[in-house]
Amino acid sequence: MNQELVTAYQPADIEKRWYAFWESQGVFEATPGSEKNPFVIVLPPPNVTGSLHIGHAFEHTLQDAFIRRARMMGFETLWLPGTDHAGIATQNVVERELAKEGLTRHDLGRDAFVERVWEWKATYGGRITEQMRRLGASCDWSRERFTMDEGLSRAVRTVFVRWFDDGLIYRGLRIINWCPRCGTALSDIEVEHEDVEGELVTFRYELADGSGSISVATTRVETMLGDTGIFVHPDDDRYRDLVGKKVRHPFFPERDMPIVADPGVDPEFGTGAVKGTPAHDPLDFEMGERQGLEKVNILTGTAQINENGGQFQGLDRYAARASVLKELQKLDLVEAIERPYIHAVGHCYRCHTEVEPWLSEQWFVKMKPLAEPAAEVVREGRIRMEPERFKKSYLDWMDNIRDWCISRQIWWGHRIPVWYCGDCGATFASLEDPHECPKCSSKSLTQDPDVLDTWFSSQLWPFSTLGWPDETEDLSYFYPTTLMTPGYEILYLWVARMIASGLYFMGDVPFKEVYVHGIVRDFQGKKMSKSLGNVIDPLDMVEAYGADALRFSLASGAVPGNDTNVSEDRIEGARNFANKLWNAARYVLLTIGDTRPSQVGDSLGLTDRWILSRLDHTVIEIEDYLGEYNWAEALRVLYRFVWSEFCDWYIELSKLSPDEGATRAVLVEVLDGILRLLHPVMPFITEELWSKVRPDAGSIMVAPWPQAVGRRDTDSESVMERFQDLVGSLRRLKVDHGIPQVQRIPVRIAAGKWRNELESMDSELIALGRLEAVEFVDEL
RNA sequence: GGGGCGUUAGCUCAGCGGGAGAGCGCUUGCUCGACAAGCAAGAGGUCAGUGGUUCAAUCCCACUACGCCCCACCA
Repeated sequence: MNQELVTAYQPADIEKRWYAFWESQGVFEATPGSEKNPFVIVLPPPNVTGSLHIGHAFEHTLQDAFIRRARMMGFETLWLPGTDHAGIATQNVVERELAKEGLTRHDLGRDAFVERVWEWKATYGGRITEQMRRLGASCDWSRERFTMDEGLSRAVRTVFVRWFDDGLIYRGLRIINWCPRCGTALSDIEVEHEDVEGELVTFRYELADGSGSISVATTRVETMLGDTGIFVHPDDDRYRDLVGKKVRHPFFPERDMPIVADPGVDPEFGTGAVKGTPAHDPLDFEMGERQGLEKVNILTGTAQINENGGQFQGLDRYAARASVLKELQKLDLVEAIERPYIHAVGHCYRCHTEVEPWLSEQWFVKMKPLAEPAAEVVREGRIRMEPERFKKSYLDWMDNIRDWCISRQIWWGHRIPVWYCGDCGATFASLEDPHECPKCSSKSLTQDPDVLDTWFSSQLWPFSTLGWPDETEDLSYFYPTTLMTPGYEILYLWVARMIASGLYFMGDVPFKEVYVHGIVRDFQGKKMSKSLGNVIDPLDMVEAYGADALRFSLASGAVPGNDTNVSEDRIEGARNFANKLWNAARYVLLTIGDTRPSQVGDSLGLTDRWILSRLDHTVIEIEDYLGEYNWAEALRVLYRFVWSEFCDWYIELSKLSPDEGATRAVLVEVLDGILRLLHPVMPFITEELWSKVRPDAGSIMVAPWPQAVGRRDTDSESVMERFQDLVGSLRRLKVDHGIPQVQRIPVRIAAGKWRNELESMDSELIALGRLEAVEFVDEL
């Protein structure tokens, strides 16, 4: 640690050294039951497949900053890290790997495939947490968790069985969102709607009795293969006489296709008559149920026309779309084609394939009874949500919630703990793998083949990671956690469900405050993506500018609820700031001799009182901004204080009296305060400098967070303001009069170098109305 | 179809009832004893438009225009 101070700050070695030191000292580790108050953040677990991208870096910087500040404020601090098994995403990754070997998961079989995923996890799963260390994340790695850990899996099962037994989990035949590429159902919020150019085809069905026809419109004309009726609105006079009649299907003349009236139809849209496809459209399903329509499924799991599609069997959905249209045209049934027709189509959030509404048997969680209390705690403020506006969208969503489809037809994940008895037909959920049917004692049991939605386990994260369902010391001390800092894109997918399940199983909220942040965009405000080539890799930035610089620039963009843009320029600016601090500290250390912080006496000069007052002011302002989670403003204040006040003025003025005790004491006192205020965001450089400023004080990580200590001094502030104003005027005058420009004019004035000249400029000073202030120069 | 956000200096963004700001970029001048990753001096804005509230509006309200986002089973 006794490395020579060099001119430019060199972060690389320092960062590595201090992180290793912190880990070795165990300063990240929390102790339950301590007398301090707990301050807890559970890390939103990144996908185990992930590598650290700039969004993670941003979120982790914020969390680390909150954690580090809390630690300095004297809280028992826990930042609990971990990763998510990310069902579909991880399975996709490993399947892609298999594909390179010319294999599919079916070639391996279920057990071998799952084994293979575990191997993958063992090899690559630690990458992202390794990268977090480079950023300086002060996580308690001794408590690191994975959503498929033994303990967390037990939590998942416990929850499933409880909800199953409480009637909150049920199985049903429903229209769900099916991803034909992933071969699995998706929940509604895993579907991303996007406008696409399609076509709106209007065609007609001839009435069976030959008395006319009825026209319908659709964007997916191939689904007419599954049509089993026509819906019209009961009050629609146009069709009143047709209700009860039948139409003839052009490809399946034997099919029974009644025209029925249902209030679900919007008479304003299209022709006001809807082709009824109960197996491939949610609304049609619902109306079909009411009207007793037959359900004809025409698609395979890979979105090809199945045996119900007659002559079209074997075509994929898009080929079938064209082919059916062509055949209808041949039959002269097509009345209009609107093309392009822009409409929203759902896409898989994992692979971006168009999702198909598909009829299948799935497991669901009944959300209404869970959502109501979860809405209540936010509505009444037991969970504070910042910025406030997210509260509204959260509540709207919760008030209109629909059931959650939790079964996935993949292999990687928590297997659904439900068994079917081959003898008595019983269906039951079980905590332990059963040996026999609890009803008839039959041994002929089959487990449900599906696994649970990955979010089913992540919703339990705030308590499953602390040991639940066991009553651990961690759980009772650290739950509820303190702060959750999600991006707004994950509010429904994750935050809402954590609140619901936390209330249900823990009887308390999972966290007390939610600070919603935006997403990171590039310097032009565009979303970062590989295809745009605008991705900034945080590790490259750490390499080039240091972790502190990256952290500072990210945190400076953290305006609550707003998206934040990063650019290399900004990071470079932050690096320059680190360097500025480094050099200022270098000057201070060279100047102060043996003087150390906390030696400020009573006999202080104007400038001493001024900078101490400004420091106090800065502390107060920062505290105010952080109270509203506003790191951006807090850091702006600090940046200004360090650069424009401490460096530009106080250090320069200190050169008048570098040998005075008061000067030395104040220099190091202010530096000490700056280091502590900056530590949450720039942990490395501050620790390094701290070790020089206070070699005997231990790590800055546990140094006390600065408090305002009543040094506000408005007199000195107003005098200095006028003085700064005066010096500015003098400098301008010198430029205007062609007098050679000088820097640090206060120093020279005091040194007498410019005194005569300045005095000869009285007339100009009078003209400027600044003359009175010259006295302050003399004072110095 | 609902809901939300934004429009401030060339660029990216803070600010938000009485002074229009920062970083980067630009111009000019500086090897002075912490720092050229620096210092100093500058140029550059009818704070999107219109109307209203107010003694006072970039800031509050309404409408308009243009962007963006979220939610949504209009076939």
